[in-house]
Amino acid sequence: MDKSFFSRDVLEVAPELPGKKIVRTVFGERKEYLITEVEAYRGIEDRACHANKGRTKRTEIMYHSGGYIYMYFVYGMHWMFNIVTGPLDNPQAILIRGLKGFRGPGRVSRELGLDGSFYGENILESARIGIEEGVKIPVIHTAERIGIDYAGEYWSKVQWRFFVNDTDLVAH
DNA sequence: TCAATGATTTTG
DNA sequence: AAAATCATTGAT
Repeated sequence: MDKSFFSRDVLEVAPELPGKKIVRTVFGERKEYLITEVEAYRGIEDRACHANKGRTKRTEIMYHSGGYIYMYFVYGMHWMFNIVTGPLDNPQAILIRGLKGFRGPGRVSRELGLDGSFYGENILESARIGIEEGVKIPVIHTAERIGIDYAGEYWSKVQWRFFVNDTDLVAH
C-alpha cells in the first residue's frame, strides 16, 4: 500500500478498500478498524462529486494525487472522511462509509476521532492515521450511492458503492 | 417522518 | 448580507 495504489482511478481503488485496515493512534494507543463500505466520487463530470461545482477552498485537496485526506462537515454535525485518489488535477475521492461494527460515514469519523484538522493529511505518511493490508474479501457487493438524489437520473443510479456483508466477513 | 445544526456556496 | 444547500443521524 503506497502512493501508486491511491494514484490509480477511483473506480479501481474503491472496490479494493473493503477488507483493508484503518489504523489510528491516539495518545500512543493504536487501534485497528476493518473497512466494510465505501463510495467513489469521480471527477468534475460526476454531478455527485463536490468537484462538479468547481475548484474551491474546500475541494482543493481532491485535485491532489492519491493518498491525501479530504474531510468536510455536513448537516451541521457530521464530519465525512474521504481518501483522495487519482493523478494530479483529476479530482476524485473515496468516502469511507462503514467500518466493521460502525455503519454510516458520520459514525465512522466520530469513532476514529476525525475532524477538520485531518484535512490535507497524507494517510501514507501520517503518525496518527494510516491504512494497511487487512483480510481477503470473498465477495464485493455494489449498489447506488446514498444521499445524492440531487445528482440526477444517471449519476444517482451509478453503482459506485462497494461493500462487504457482515455475514461474508464472519464466514471468511 | 422529521428536527438538529453550521460550514460552504450561491444569490434560489 | 442573507438564504439555500447538504456524500447524516437518531429520536418520534
